[in-house]
Amino acid sequence: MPQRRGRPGYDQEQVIAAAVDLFNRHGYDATSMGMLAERLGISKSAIYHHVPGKEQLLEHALDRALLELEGVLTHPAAQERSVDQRLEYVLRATVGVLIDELPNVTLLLRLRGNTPLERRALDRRRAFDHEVAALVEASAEAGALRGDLQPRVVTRLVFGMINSIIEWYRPDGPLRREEIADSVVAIAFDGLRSRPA
Amino acid sequence: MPQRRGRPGYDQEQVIAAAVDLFNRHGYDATSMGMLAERLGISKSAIYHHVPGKEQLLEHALDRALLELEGVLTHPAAQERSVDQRLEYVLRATVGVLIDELPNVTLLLRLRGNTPLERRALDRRRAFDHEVAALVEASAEAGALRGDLQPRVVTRLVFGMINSIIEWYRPDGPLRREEIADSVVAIAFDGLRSRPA
DNA sequence: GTCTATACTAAGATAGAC
DNA sequence: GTCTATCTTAGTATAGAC
Repeated sequence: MPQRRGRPGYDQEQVIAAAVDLFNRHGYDATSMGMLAERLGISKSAIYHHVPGKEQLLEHALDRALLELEGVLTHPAAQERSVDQRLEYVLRATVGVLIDELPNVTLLLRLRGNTPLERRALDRRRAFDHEVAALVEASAEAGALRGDLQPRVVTRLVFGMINSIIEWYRPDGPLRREEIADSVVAIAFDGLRSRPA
Repeated sequence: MPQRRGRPGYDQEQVIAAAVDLFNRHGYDATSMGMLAERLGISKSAIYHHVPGKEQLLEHALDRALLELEGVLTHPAAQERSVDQRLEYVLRATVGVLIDELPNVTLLLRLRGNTPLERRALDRRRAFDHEVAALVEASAEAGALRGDLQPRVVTRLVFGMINSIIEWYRPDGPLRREEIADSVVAIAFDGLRSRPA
């Protein structure tokens, strides 16, 4: 990586990274190519040298996020062990993906489905959700989960808890991946109440 | 309410309700006054007879949502009882507000802070969050919560779980307010694990 | 209470020079 | 790889008639 002088000379990855950051700060629709140009210190039209258009910036980030999430379910550990161990693995691994791919996953979780591209991404996300719900259902049937809660509601609340991480996790903050995953698993399986050993 | 004939003849409340619905479907920025006009079956300019502009449509909804949330903390039940009863009350009441004010709260929880109006609303929301975090902290100090979790992380995860309700609750669905509040309280305090009585 | 017509602004994107 | 200049479209909002 030789030191550059003069003009910035961005490559595609840098342009995309800056765009994703702005999309997350202001929302996709509220982010203009002018804002991105200003952030990079180049003109609007220079951006079109690197990417075909605004939508491809979004597409790249969503595809990355979805590939990582889908990888959680295809990972060997999500298939081999007992059903409740699988569930714990999927919870922990999903937390890991959220944290490692924070900007990309954040974009995914905020989609509204306004365009065909967004709707395709939401379809893939729904497929992930359905597989997870099936896993919770299997755990319930195997007797690993208490019987007074509906598996579908449980799935939504627990993954709502996990997904909320994107709202407050900061990579430069004091919390590490494992601490957060431990807290999620602790609350999800055993709750907050202090109880005698 | 006499039957109207001919032109729709909307009042301000109806215009705002339609706008909030569209804002939630497509996002505030992605919703144009043209879309709102089309939805109402009137022209764009007719909307300006009812409201000063697009931003006031948002303002009305945010103010309503914040007043209801703030009401949870000023309600007598949130102040009188023991500290862990207060916490359970606040969880249940917050679920209630989310469900009763679903469209308005949804808008609030999706804000990005792009304008002074949005930033003022986010400030009020943060004040609510801080009061809740203090309540969780007080519960922990009183020994009501297990000691191996950080109160701040607990607060964020539990309210992340509650806030996720806006992503999937449908008023015409099979679940009632109390069922959801029960599930939230059950998971938050006791977790999913099946355990011998 | 709603209309048509229009002013004004900003957006995404392209052409061609350097 | 970036620039200036420009095109096209779409947005919020206003003026004034009905």
